[in-house]
Amino acid sequence: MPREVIFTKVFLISQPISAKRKANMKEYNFSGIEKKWQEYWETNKTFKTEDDFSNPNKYYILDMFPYPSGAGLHVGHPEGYTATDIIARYKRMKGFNVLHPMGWDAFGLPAEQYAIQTGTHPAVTTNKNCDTFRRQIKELGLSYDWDREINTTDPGYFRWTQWIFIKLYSTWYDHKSDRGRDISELPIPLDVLKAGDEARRKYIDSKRLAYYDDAQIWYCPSCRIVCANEEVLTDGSHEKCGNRVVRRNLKQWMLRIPQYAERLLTGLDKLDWSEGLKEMQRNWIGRSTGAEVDFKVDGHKEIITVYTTRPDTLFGATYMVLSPEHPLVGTITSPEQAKQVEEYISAASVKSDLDRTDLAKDKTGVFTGTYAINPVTGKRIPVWVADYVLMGYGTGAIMAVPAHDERDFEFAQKFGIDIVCILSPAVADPEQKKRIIAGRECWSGDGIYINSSNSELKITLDGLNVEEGIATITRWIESKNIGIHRVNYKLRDWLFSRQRYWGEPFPVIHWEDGRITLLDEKELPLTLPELEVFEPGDNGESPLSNATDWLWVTDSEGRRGKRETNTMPQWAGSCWYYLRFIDPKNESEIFNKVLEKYWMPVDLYIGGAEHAVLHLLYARFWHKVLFDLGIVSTDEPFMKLFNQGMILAFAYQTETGARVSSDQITEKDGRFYITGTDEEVRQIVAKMSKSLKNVVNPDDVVKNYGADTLRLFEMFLGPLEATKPWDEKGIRGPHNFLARAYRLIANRENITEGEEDPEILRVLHKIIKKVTEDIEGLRFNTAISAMMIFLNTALKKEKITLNTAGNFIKLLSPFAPHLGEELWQLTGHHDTITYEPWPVAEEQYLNEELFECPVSVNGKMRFKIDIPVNLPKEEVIKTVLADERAQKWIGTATPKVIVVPNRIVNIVV
RNA sequence: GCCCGGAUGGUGGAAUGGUAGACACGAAGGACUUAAAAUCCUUUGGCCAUAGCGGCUGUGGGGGUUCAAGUCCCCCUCCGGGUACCA
Repeated sequence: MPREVIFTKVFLISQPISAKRKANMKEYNFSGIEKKWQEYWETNKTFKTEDDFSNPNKYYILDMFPYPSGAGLHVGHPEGYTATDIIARYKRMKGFNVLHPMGWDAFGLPAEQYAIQTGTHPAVTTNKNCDTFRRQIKELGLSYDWDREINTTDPGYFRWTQWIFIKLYSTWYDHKSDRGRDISELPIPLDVLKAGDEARRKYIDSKRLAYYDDAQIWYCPSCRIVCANEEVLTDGSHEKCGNRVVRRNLKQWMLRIPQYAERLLTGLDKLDWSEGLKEMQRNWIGRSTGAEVDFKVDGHKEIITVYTTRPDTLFGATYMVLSPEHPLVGTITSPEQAKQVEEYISAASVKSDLDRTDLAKDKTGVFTGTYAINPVTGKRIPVWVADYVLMGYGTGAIMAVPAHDERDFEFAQKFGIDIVCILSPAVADPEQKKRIIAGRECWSGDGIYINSSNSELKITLDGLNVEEGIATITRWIESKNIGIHRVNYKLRDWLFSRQRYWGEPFPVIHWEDGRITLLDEKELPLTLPELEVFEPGDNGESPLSNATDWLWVTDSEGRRGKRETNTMPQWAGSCWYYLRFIDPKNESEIFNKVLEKYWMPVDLYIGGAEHAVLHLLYARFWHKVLFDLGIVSTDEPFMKLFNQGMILAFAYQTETGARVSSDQITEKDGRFYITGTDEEVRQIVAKMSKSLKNVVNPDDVVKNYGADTLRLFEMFLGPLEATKPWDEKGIRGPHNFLARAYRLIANRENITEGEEDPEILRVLHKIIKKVTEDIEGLRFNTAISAMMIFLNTALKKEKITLNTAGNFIKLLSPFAPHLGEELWQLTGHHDTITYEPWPVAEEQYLNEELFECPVSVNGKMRFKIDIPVNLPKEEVIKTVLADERAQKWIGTATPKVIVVPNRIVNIVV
């Protein structure tokens, strides 16, 4: 069919023209266009991903799936989603087989709290919210394959979450081969075997990656739920609700993530993540090297083992500290001091409930009345109990070296304990040096040891520096059998249960004889029972304890058992969802192995920085376990990860601090007032939140400007990684750009046949190159500005060829897909633009003959001169110096001329 | 305190050590219009000069390296994120 005919046809079915518009001028009717193409995509399943192994170029691009809150999407969501969508569409046009799925992280507290208040089942709320989210996301024109949608609350999904839990339970970490292995392969030491079945079971349980045990945990009385350490903020409040948490001892499920600490740490090296993000994970894992050293206790047979990163300062250890929870405290405390110590311990346990940070500033402690022996000096040193030493790290006991540790220094000063300097500091200031050596100032840096030898024990560090000192003393300690080189991690066991209804039930039965069994894989999923009341029990018991029919089980021998009433934390479902997208409907296995091998790893993962540590660390941990068990084929799940910046919004506060929503604000001369009053309010930029009344809903933006504009605007706002304020003032820019693009291309009199204008060709190929590179580098803001430059040029010329238009439409379509499709159709195509080949920049159009060369004198740009590209340096110098404008600055001097080819010329006078 | 980012016009931002302010918003002026909206054109870092050409200054502050610094180095201030007695 000749092109002319198609053209006419297409133009006939176009939108009606507003009477007010110029007679035949077609204008940008975004809402009609967007509705039309969303329907087209849905009907034609345009973005359905085939598991097409014949295409070896696969691209798995993933968003952090959202928790579908009742508030719906806010404008922060589309930022990351648009970014991934642009890449997904771009990669499709580049011929990649693209996997780009979406789903719902739908277990969580808000739906359950709503259930407590209203009696509405959380599943009902959740489904409703998912529907809203799905509608909103579809209205943004995001190219997800909706056939792969998953929901963590779906039994068809969480049966596999439970399945992974069973795997964790039946895995131990073999440090010899540095991998997780099936528990059946765990070697049992002879003495354990001899001690009988009970001991054997205990031993095995002590090695499982998932275990059930008494744990000192944080409990939030307001939510009636336990919290993982990382869910408690530094001011002692619960991250979710802001209320204060308290310490409790409760039996809980824990995961031994520290077993994987080393691999989680070294695995970071090969990932294409930002250094900052990797650093955060490294800090969280918190690896340190040092030594464990044994101290004899005077008059007792017990030994106190301490962990120190500075064994080299052993000569300066003048006291010791046990944490209040240390098991030896009771044993070694002298009768005279017993009462005081007891009081201190009980005070310390309450103190942690009050305020950890404020009170932490002032060090407290109490003497046990007992002395330990410093193994190198032989001196008796007092043993104290103080809460600045934590039971959860190292051995819960330290040797204190006040001269060379700030905390110990502070403590020793307060309680009048000896401060012995054993290191002549590497400082220039002689006064400071004097103070340090006299023990009046603390020094934790490098230096040369003094007072650090004991000839009887054949040990001396004197004259060495810190690095040598640590190596020497560690060797000595090991040779004397009083200590050992040791690596420690801050990373703790992961508290993995919550006293909640709306989470994955544990496939666990607690039998009346105290034993624990897990369900068989075949019995999964273990679904939640129907409940009338969702209130948790008073003692922090899960609402599931009320579901008596569900709760009690009896085995074939008549033994009674009770199901686990805790549920898994929200992290569980999000720890592995990226794997289920690969094969979301598989009922017989977690996913097909061949498919997993094809699609994994995730090539690009984009999400908010708030998940920099927890989600990403937890998911990597599970993934490594699954890898060790041969379930997945890669050691790391996410090859490249990118954190989008947060979108902030203006918020308004009255003098008294009350929040006023932005629709009640009037701006006058740069000041802000509550509309209709004189009351001035303060404008602040803050994270969008309900309490600040500054949440912007994308629905309004879509209605007023269209989804394509919203997409473009969010990408044009600034670099993806930057934190940026949402200010709708700027939205006209991208909107006008799209309207102008439409006006140029949709009005056929602007589209010509034949030769293209050379300037347009030059700009076109320049931006093909620029847009391509910028998409690859996630620099969408500059890609958009390049397209704007092209359009400005084209509009000046008023005409472009069909071929040029086609190339431009292709470049535009990942950013503004609805308009892309519409223009593609209007220029005579029948099929979706989704799989059209991406344009290629042709070198011949990129090279220009003349270069407008800036000439600077003494580093200051003075004038520009046209110089042929690649002109030899001598010629350039000659040309430039011949220019009278150069002469003006040079005068009679003989200038030095620096030529940077095709860049700049600098004349130095 | 420590670790990691960041600071560029009225605003969002751009700039492989090589023309600072691309692109856009906003503002001002003009065209079209009975008028407004929309659209189009012009100007737009500051200061000085101006018929026109032009000059000085300028990327949080202070030093330095370089022919040349927003960019590299040192010191400081402020803002954001992470972390918090981890021995």
